[in-house]
Amino acid sequence: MARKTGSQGQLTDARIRAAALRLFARYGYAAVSMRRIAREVGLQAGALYLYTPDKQTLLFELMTGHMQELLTAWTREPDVSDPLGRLEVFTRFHIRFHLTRPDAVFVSYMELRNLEPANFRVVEGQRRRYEDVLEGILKAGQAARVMTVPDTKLTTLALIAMLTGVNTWYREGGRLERGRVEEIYWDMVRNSVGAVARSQRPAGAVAGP
Amino acid sequence: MARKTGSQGQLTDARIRAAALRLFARYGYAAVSMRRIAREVGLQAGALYLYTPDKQTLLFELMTGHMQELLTAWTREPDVSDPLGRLEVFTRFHIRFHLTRPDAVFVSYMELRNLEPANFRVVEGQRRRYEDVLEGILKAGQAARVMTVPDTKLTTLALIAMLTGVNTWYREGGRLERGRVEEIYWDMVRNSVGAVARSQRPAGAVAGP
DNA sequence: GTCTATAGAAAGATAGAC
DNA sequence: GTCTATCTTTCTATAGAC
Repeated sequence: MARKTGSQGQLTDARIRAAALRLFARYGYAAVSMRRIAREVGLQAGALYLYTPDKQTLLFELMTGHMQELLTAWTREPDVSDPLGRLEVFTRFHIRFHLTRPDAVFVSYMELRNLEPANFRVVEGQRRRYEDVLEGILKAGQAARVMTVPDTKLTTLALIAMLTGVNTWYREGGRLERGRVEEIYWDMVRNSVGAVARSQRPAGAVAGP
Repeated sequence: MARKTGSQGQLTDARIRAAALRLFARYGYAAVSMRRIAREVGLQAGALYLYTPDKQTLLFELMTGHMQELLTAWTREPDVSDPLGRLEVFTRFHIRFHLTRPDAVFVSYMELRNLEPANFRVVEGQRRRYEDVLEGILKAGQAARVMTVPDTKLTTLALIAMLTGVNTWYREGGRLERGRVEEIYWDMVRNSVGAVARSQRPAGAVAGP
């Protein structure tokens, strides 16, 4: 919530939020002082309070902003009708989105416990809405008999945990390029829901002569 | 590291560690003060320093102790030779172990960034050893042609992320009992590595007449 | 819009009485 | 083995100069 409208102010606001996000991700909300954020931006601690009423609000707005971006970005993805295609779009979208903002992802998950109750409920609601997207896809796939999902809620949470885990190890310029990572994860997701690719014979199946 | 050998002291030591673990899990290491831990146990803050040289060491010992328990517990699991059977043992073991100590799991993952560099390296090494267990199974399965794993390292991390995610939602006495949870996760793991159960026809496969 | 200065609270850790 | 008391540092947040 930028409070100042001067061109300087808007820039400073953005720099404060960027610094806070980076520091919260690296050291944790509770371990980062307002002084440290200010120093990072080249300000005195007092000046921060022109841009946020307090530290808690700063955290809350970073988290809710990230979650809102996630939900909005998903609405802009291509609208594929068949469930398996939609699951692939979701899988690739999730990986792509999360890999491009690791700090926001990290903070939005790790700092949930540092939100005051009212703020927590808001972010929890956004998270739930996102989970519902995937669960909807799984339910549709199950109904259309192109997926085998014994428990859609459990599978939803398991898949999101698996996909988000990419952030713990992927580094730009590492061993695997992003497209290849998407590919491998998509293979695993597809297999997980019991939809085997045409090109891939299950290794455990009895092979014909 | 209990410093006192009196019967009172050993009990107090255990109670301090239990309280610290619980509070660190709930509120985060940086957000929990030594005074709060002491109050939880019914002591004054100063008395804690009879049991730990400082707050950082307390955290480190909780984490490294948990990781050591994990590694030791694995060595006591039945030694199955075929890779698919071993993967099932690992999957069920991982879920069972993690569900019975959610606080230690949470702290050992979330507080990595609050470890001093030297301590971090120790815990990171333990974590790596555990990952190597699973990767070894996947490599063996790949070699024996009973699994299809395009990248064993990536799959290792993806599966561990998926399985550990059970702690974010599972609650004792909830909708699903633990055995059923193990079952569903094992289905997903088996499918993920391209080993389809005999009883389960892949939904995407072309069905015969 | 940013600064200096500071109020007021709380932190980690230690000293010494009991 | 635990307590009280305290040192020293650091924190969030505010007041008021410029």
